[in-house]
Amino acid sequence: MPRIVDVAAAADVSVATVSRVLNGSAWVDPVLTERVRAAADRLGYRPNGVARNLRQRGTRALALIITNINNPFYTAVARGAEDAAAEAGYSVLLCDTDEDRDRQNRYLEVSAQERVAGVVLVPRSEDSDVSALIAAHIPLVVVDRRLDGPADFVTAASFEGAVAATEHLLVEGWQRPACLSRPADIQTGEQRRLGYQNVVVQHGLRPIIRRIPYHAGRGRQVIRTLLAGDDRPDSLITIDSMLALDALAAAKELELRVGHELGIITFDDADWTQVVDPPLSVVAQPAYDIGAAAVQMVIRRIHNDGNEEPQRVVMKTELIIRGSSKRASDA
Amino acid sequence: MPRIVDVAAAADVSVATVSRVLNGSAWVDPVLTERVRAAADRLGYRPNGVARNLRQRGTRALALIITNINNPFYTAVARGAEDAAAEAGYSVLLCDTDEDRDRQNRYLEVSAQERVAGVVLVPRSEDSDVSALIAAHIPLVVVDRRLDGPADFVTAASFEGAVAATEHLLVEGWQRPACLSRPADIQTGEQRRLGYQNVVVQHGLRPIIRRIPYHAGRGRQVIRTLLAGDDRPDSLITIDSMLALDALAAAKELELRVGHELGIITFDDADWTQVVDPPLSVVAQPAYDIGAAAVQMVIRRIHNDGNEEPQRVVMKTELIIRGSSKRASDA
DNA sequence: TTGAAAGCGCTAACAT
DNA sequence: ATGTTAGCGCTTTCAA
Repeated sequence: MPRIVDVAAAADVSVATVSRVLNGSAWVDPVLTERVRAAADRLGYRPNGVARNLRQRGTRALALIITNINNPFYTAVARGAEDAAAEAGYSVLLCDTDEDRDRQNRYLEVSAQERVAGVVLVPRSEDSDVSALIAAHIPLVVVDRRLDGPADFVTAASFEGAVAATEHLLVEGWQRPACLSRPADIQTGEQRRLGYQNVVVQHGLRPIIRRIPYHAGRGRQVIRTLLAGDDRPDSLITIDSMLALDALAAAKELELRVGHELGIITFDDADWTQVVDPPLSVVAQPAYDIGAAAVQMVIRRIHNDGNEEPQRVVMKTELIIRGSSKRASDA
Repeated sequence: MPRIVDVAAAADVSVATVSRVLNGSAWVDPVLTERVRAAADRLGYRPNGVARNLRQRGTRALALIITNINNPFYTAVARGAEDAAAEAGYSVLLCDTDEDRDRQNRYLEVSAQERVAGVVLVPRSEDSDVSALIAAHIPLVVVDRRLDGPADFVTAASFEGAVAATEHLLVEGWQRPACLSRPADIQTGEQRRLGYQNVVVQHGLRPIIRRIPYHAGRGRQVIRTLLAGDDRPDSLITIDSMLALDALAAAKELELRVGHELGIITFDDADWTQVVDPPLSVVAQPAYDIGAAAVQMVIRRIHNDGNEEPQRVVMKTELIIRGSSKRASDA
C-alpha cells in the first residue's frame, strides 16, 4: 500500500501539499495539483483512514445499536438513521445485540474505544452501562426505551397508542381484551401494557396479560394456551409485530376466525399486515422518522459538544383500523 | 480522556508495562500488574482503539455490505455473519446499500480506507468496483450474486431451486406459470428466471416473465396488470419474498383465490409465510448458514493472506410445499 | 522483567 | 504558496 510520502515523492512535492490537494484544505498551484492527482492515481493511493482518524482525534461514524434486526420496526429506524447520517456526511455502523446484554455492552465498549462520533442506542434495559461513552464524551441518543441516567431520548407515544387501540377494541364490542407483552424490563412494552391496563380497568374489566420472552417459538405456545383456556380473552393487543405473527399462528391452529371469534390489533405496521385475512389493524409508529430524528439529535450534540438540557422527543402513533379488530355480527 | 502515559505515571511504571498488562502480551510482576490495574480503573482509562489500529496496521472488524435491510433473507445472512464473526473475535459493520450503486461504492471505499480486516459483499451488480479492496489487499467474499473478477463466492443453488419450484407447479396441474423477477443485472434473479424458463420451455410452454424494479410499490401494479390481462398466467413463481407480498396483494385486489384461481410459490421462507391463507409454499435458502460460511471464508483468507484459488460454495435450497402452490379441484 | 524510544500514516502548526 | 516537522496514542523492538 502506497503511503502519502510515496505520492509526495512521485509528484515531487511535500506530503503537506499532497494532503492539501487530496482534502482540498488549502489553495494549491494547479500544476502541482495536477501532478499530485496523477501520482496518486498512478500509484493507486488510498489514504489511511485510521491514521487520519488518529490525527484528527475522531471519526465521522455513528454507531446505531439495535436489539433485533428481524424486527421491522428497527430496520425502519435504521433506514431513517442511515439517510439522515448520509445527508450530514456520516456513516452509520449498525450493531444488532439480539436482546443480549453482554453483546450490547461489548458494542458500547467498542464504540467508545473506536471513538465513534456518536451513538444511537436502543437499550436492552434501563440499566445499560453507558459509562464508557460518558467517559469518552461521546454523545448518546436513546431510542424507543428509556435509560436510567439523563440522555436525549426519542420514542413514540406508546402509552397513548395502547390506550387508543384498547378503546377501539372495546368500542367494536369486544368484551375481554388481553395484552401480549414482553418481559417487564422492556420499557416500551410496559408502557403499552399500562395503556391497555388503564383502559380495561376503567371499564371495569379484569386485565389479562402475558409476557412473552424473545427468542424461542414459545410465543405461539403461550398464546395457544391462553386462547384455549377456560376464560379465554376474545381479543388481543400485541405490542410488536412478531407477537402478532405468533398470535395469528395460534389462532389458526385453534381455528379461531379473526374478526369473528378473535379480534387482533398490534403495534407496528409490518409489510405483511395487509396480506393476511382479514388485514391486520395496527398502531403504526413513525419508525423512519424516529431514526432520522435520533441521528439529527446526536449530530447536533456532536457539533455543540453541548451541555444543554437533555431533550425528549415523543412522536405520535397512528391508529390504522383494518379488518382484524372489527367484530363481525355473527361472532 | 486519560491516555496510556497518564496511567503509566499514576502507576509509576513505563507505558510499555501498562500496555503489557492491559493486553496480557507479556509476563509482568504481580505487584506492578496490580498497580497498573488500579491506576487504569481509577482514571477510567479506555485504550484508544484508533491508535492501536494504526500501530497494528489493521482492525478486527469485518464489513458486511448488503443491498436491502428490509429483505428478511439478508437479515438472516447478517445474523449468521454476526455469530460467526463474534466466535472468531471480530466485529461486523453492517452496511445497507438499498440497491444504490453509489452508496455501495462509497461503503467499499470507506471499508478500504478504514482498513477493515475483510469484506463480505452482496454486490448490486456484476460490475461493482472492488478495486479499492484489491489495492488494500483486503480479503473479499461475495455472497448471493456473482462478480466480474475472481473472488470467493457463496450462494444458494438458485437455478436448481427454481427448476424444482417450477416443476412442482406443473406437477400440481398449473398450466401457465409466470415468473416475477428483478432487473436483469440481479444475478440470482436471473438464475431463477433461467431455471423457470428452462422447465417451462421444456414442457412446450411459453415463458411469461416480468422484471420488477426495487423500490416503489410498482410491484403490485405490474402484477395486477399481468393477472388481469387477456392471457393471464394461472400461477406465479416469485424470486424473493417481497415480490410474493406484492403478488398476494394483487391477488387480493382481483379477488383471485390463491390455491384455486392462482398458484404461488416464492423464494425465501419469510416469517409471515405461514400466517397467510393458504400458507405460502417456498424455496427456502439457508440464509443463516450462508452468512456464517461467508464470514468463515473471509477470516480464513485474513489468516492465510492466501493466494489459493478462489472458492465457490453453493448451498442447497429446500422446497417447502404448503398450501399456496397446490391446486384445489374446483379451480 | 522493565524501560526508552521508534514509528504506524496522517494533518496542521509553523517556518519560509 | 509550499515545505518541514511535531505529534495524535498506541505497540513493539531493542537495550539494560
